[in-house]
Amino acid sequence: MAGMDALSESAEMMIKNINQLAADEKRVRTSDLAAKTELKPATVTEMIQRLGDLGLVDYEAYHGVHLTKQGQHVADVIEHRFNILERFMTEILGVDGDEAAEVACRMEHVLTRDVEHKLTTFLGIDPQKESELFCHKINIEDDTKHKYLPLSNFDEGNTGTVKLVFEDNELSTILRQKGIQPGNSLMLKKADGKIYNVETDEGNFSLDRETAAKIIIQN
Amino acid sequence: MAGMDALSESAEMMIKNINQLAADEKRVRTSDLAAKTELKPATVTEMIQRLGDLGLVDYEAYHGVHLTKQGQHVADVIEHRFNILERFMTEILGVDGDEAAEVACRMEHVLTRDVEHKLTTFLGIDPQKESELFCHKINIEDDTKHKYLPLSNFDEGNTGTVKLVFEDNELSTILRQKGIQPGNSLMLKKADGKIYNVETDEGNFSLDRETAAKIIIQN
DNA sequence: TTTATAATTTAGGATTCCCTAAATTAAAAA
DNA sequence: TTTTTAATTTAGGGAATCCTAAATTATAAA
Repeated sequence: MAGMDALSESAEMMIKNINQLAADEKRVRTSDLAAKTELKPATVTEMIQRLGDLGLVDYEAYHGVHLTKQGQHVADVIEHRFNILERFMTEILGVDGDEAAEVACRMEHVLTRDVEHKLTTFLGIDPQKESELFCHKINIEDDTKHKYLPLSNFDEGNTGTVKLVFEDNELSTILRQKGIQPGNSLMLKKADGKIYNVETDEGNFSLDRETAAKIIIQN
Repeated sequence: MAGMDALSESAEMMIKNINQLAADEKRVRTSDLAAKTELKPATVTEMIQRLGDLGLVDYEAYHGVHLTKQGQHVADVIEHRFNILERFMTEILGVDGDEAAEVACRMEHVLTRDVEHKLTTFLGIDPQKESELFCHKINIEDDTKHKYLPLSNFDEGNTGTVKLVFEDNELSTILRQKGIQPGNSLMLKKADGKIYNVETDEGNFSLDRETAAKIIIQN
């Protein structure tokens, strides 16, 4: 079957950049792509000709390109993967914004659908809704084996066991003193998406979303 | 500086495979590498000659290769990154073992030291100890940009964001009404060790020491 | 409308990474 | 020790991805 081969990172980056420059219905010009990708115009021409042969862009010499339906789909998938990876790295791991973007931009080409899907769930986003957007047939292989969640994605009233507490600074010491440490149980009493009321062996207290996201609970 | 360029994925994979085949002190043979990498022997020869030029392997024609100290370091870093990624995907995301291994094998070449480090911490492993194992000079880029303190230890005049409020009495309702709740900013105007004068979005008020100790501020 | 300028493409070159086929070398068998 | 066999390397080719320099085409100015 044609087009079944995986696209190269370079090709995927070109498609992504075409998509990002495609405001309105205007065709994207070679020079704009050259500026954005930091490649020479001649290199861009060569690449978009190849993408044209693959049916991913509609290319007319001297008059720029635009994505075909197929190319648009590739762009959507890549951009979604980028967003998920970037959010995971900044929100969960606490990686600096620029570095997270750079790493996400390399990883996006290597992610599989299943890992993307599970990462999306982990971030507290419903992958079902997400996937509709991208005509992205995800086999609903039940993710009930998915036992670990950040506290911020936990349901009210649930009890679970703390598995990990991320953050190697003083916050973790405080959390530990208050009974939030690996191995201990806690119950999420109430949560409104901003404030999380928790009960542990040491008592009751509240956390903000950012902090709750760093506490991983086994359901 | 020589060797400053990033290695290609292919080159890194070859180094990784040499390392994995290097039992004892024996040199690794071309045919074994060809079998493991699923490349043709001629391709392996070409690659290890290039790696030899880069000083990453010690190559003697017809007599196999072994890693130099520099090559061994590359192998250690890659293998560590693989393990961390694989563990994250299987243990945290619940990705199937085979798929996790495949994706990790592609991602390992793209991870940065900082992301690796933060992911390691996330898994509950002390990256300090880990890094010693791998002679992996990690700049302990101080994470002092985030400082958590109970309000009772805060310096006068400082402004910070409320991170946690321990709720062991009904005072928390009052505190909340006064703008002391996770996510909000406050400024400690004056403190003498007994009485803490605080300014929030809702106005000014005072707390006793016991109460102040239950409010954790991010500096 | 013609010309000058700017954008784009073609031509040709280098490197990496892969291949097959032919030559060479090492190791095992006779 | 010589010969056979197996492993390895060299030679040469193809695709992808980059480049520079030289055409070519489109567009804006005169």
